[in-house]
Amino acid sequence: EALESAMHYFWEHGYDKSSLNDLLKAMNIQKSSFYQTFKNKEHIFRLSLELYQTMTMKYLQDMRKELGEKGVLLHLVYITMSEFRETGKTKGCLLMSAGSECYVSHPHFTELINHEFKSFQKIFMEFIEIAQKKGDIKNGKSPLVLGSIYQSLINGLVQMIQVGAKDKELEAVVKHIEELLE
Amino acid sequence: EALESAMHYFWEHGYDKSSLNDLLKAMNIQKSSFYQTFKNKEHIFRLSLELYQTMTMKYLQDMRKELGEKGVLLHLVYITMSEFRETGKTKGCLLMSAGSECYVSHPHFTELINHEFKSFQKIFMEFIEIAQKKGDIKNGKSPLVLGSIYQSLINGLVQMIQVGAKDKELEAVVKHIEELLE
DNA sequence: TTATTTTAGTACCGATTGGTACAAATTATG
DNA sequence: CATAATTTGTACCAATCGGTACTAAAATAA
Repeated sequence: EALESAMHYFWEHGYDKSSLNDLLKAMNIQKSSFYQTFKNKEHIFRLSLELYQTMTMKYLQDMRKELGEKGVLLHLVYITMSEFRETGKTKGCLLMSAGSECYVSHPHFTELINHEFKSFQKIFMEFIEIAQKKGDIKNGKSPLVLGSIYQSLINGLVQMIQVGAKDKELEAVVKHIEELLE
Repeated sequence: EALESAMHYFWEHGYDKSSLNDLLKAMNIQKSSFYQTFKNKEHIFRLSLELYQTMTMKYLQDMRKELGEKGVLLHLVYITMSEFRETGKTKGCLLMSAGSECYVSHPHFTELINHEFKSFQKIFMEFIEIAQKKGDIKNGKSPLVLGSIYQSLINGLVQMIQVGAKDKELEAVVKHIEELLE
């Protein structure tokens, strides 16, 4: 699917920096087909955001079966770190970077972004609540509180990578997340 | 100073989204003067990043006299929250947003950004170390560890605001930072 | 094998990008 | 006052932006 390629391109380059021609190359289609199928750039970005959400949600549920709820939360941190160690970079979360990019210059996207953010927040809270009941997470703070702190930390971690933090500093954050979910 | 206006414009809109004409309006000068005085857009962005650092460093030292080391760290969180509550937005840290924006598409900025990031990290660590010795911070983790967690949390907080998190969720993060520095 | 729908591939559009050139008007300096 | 330095205000430049129009080719359906 061409949409999937577009999503990955947006994920790496953001909205404004993905020029139409670059997108077309990545999607491997022609301009005419693009405008006929996807209407315009704004629309395919919306579709990409939606695809990102459904894809990630499915990914989280799949991982959940393998690793359990708490395992998934830690897994997201670990894949960020291994991505960093292998490539020196992280794409982070498409939703978060889209949010940062759009909330000043493209306010018409904020509604969709807010909505999807809530979905992520919700699933994190659910995972935390279940993990607490299972006893995997002993920390007694409410799922909303724990989830907010968790999101803050993992997104902060990504941003630290992007400004050039070193392994030592990142590892401190990772350890803190592990302790938070103990 | 026109440079100061430029810095504030970059701070709000980022590098790529600050078109030259918008910049000129904000700086209230003409194109000819601009290119004569500031060479080009890339150069004035570098100057803006440097000005941001020296300005912020001075601000941190000034606040330190009023609030103490720990007080400054908390103050940064509080002004973010009050900016959010008053305007619904946060500009966050110019350095961090510049880092996120540039580390894929403008790699020639990363060196400067990395360098300035280290300065911020260093001053946070110093503040933490002193506050620990004073007894204002009881948490015995090393300044590097505490500083990294702190930065992760506060930058994550900014990003949460930008994707539409609510006061309740943000307050959870704030409280966590307060406890971290207890 | 027709007929129909997709797709490929150009060529073009107006608007905007960062950047240059240069004359006219101001300001500062001697 | 006169000269030098700076700023202003346009007019441009090539390149790129997102988007449209339209024909030729290729795949699909009947």
